[in-house]
Amino acid sequence: MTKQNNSRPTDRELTILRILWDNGPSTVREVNEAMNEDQDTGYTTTLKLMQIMTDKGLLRRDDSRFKHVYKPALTEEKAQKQLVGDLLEKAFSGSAEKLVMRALSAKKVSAKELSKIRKMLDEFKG
Amino acid sequence: MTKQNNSRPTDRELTILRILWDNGPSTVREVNEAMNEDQDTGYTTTLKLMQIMTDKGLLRRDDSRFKHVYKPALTEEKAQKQLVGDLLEKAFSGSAEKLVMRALSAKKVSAKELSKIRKMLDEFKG
DNA sequence: TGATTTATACGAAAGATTTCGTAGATTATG
DNA sequence: CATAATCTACGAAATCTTTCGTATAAATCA
Repeated sequence: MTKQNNSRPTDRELTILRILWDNGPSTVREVNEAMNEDQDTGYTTTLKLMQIMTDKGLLRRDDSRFKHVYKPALTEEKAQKQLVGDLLEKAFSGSAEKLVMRALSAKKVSAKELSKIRKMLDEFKG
Repeated sequence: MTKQNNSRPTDRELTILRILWDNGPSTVREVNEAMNEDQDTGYTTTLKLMQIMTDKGLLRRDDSRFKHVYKPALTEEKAQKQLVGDLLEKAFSGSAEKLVMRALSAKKVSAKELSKIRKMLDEFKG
């Protein structure tokens, strides 16, 4: 059964989504190998996670072949928007301004990136 | 014993930190009442959470009186920076630009706020 | 084909988070 | 002072997340 789940993806789930967004539809083995570049993870651990994510509705699975192929059920954009929105409420009391400020100080941002952000702001008039 | 903890505050922990940042040092009862405005929570649940947070080093406790008074062990700024940095890595592969973009689209941002953000960007030259 | 390798399914342990009940101490009240 | 109200301490249940071992099915290879 496919359960509905409104809560934020967990860290491990996000790792898997990240891999699938970056690499496109993948098998468990492919995802597992990508996972292992960061953190050793047993094959069946990855498998189980992906099965649970499918059950939660976070992934879609093509099981028409022996090696099932998984892909994200939501776009990167939608997930990011949800995650940022969530953080905005829970940690910033809704102040986007403060969040942007912290984002810029959390990481060294290049001048090039800064100007891109400025350009983006200009397009945000509407 | 006071354990060291490097991981992100959980959602409930963040709720409590938020209350303490907003209201200043508070007793368990005060925090619990503030929590109940959002979500019903038993008094001892809040107490336990705050005891655990103290143990983790997230809160400081003044127990010189019968009613202990708690306050955050970290500043709002530091916690926000950590949370945003974490999200930046895990969900945005380090792209602050994208994060800012999503933040702006996750929430309706007023023109006034947009100009504040612009001003902030200008001060970020150095 | 028979052995080996590679899949999936699934139960369950291990860990972490969240919740709550109960016991016992301290304070407030009649 | 005695009773009631309020507080902290603490164990443990409930739930969620993460990990892994084992069983079994399908594919590959010698």
